[in-house]
Amino acid sequence: MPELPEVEVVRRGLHDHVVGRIVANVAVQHPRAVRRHIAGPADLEQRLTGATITGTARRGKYLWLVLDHEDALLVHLGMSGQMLVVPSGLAPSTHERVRFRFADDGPDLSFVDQRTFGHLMFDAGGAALPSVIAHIARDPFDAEYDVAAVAARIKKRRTGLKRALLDQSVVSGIGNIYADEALWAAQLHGARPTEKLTKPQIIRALDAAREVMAQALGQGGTSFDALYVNVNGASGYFDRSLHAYGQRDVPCARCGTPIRRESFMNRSSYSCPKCQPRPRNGRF
DNA sequence: CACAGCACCTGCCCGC
DNA sequence: TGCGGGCAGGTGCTGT
Repeated sequence: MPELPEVEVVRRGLHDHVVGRIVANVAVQHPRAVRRHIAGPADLEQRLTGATITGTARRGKYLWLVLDHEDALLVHLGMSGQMLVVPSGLAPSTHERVRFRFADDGPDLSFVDQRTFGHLMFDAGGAALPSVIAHIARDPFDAEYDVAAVAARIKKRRTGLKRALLDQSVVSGIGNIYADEALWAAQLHGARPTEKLTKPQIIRALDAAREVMAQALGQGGTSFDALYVNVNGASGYFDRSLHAYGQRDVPCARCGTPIRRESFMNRSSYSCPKCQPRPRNGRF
């Protein structure tokens, strides 16, 4: 589910609910949830136990909890991951993968993930960017994000525009939904070859991506429940504000032409046939 | 090296 | 009611 706005809502919730607390116990319920932690579940549990959570950070769709002793817990929610703040000792839900208990006996933290594409791993980098995500590019909300530089890089590539927007090593945080929304706003088809686009066109798409994610973040933030840290912030945005994604046959908000659905990489792309004409030699 | 395709999972919904 | 196929918002690995 989660793209940058949803992950940022989760980060903010975690910041409010777990920073300053001491981890008393970690229980990995499903080893796949920590598969990227090579030393194994027991090692992860042991390294986190006794640590104080001192802060939170995020890049793109990755977030991490900063720990004392210059360590960090890296989190990726995958397609279905949630970080829930639940009453202490609550029985695990069906898809709970990891449970954290704290020394203050306050609410637990539960990592729930139906499809198990998400994962947690320990990192020794502290507040600095974890080394395993060194390849993840800055996202549009990063203070050092340089839209002109990203556009220049995209123009040098030989691929389709949507592929480039989804490539987390070029610009991070954009997923299938916000890519489609950005392309709709920029009135560009995702199969447009990157090298044939002008730099202003690419910047238009990148700026649209940032704008649509900023709007989603605003709405996701307002639907945040004080008790639960969740990724449902997206649902409000889903229903009200999507112009393209999932809108097959719905009249385009700009011109009234029914939105079309195309298949791409075994997933769906939605666009307006009139506002976003498909290029002759497109690269989907 | 850059790029495209596929694997990795579970559950739901649809048509037959 | 059961079964098969399609679909779901992500990433990393592998082959070309």
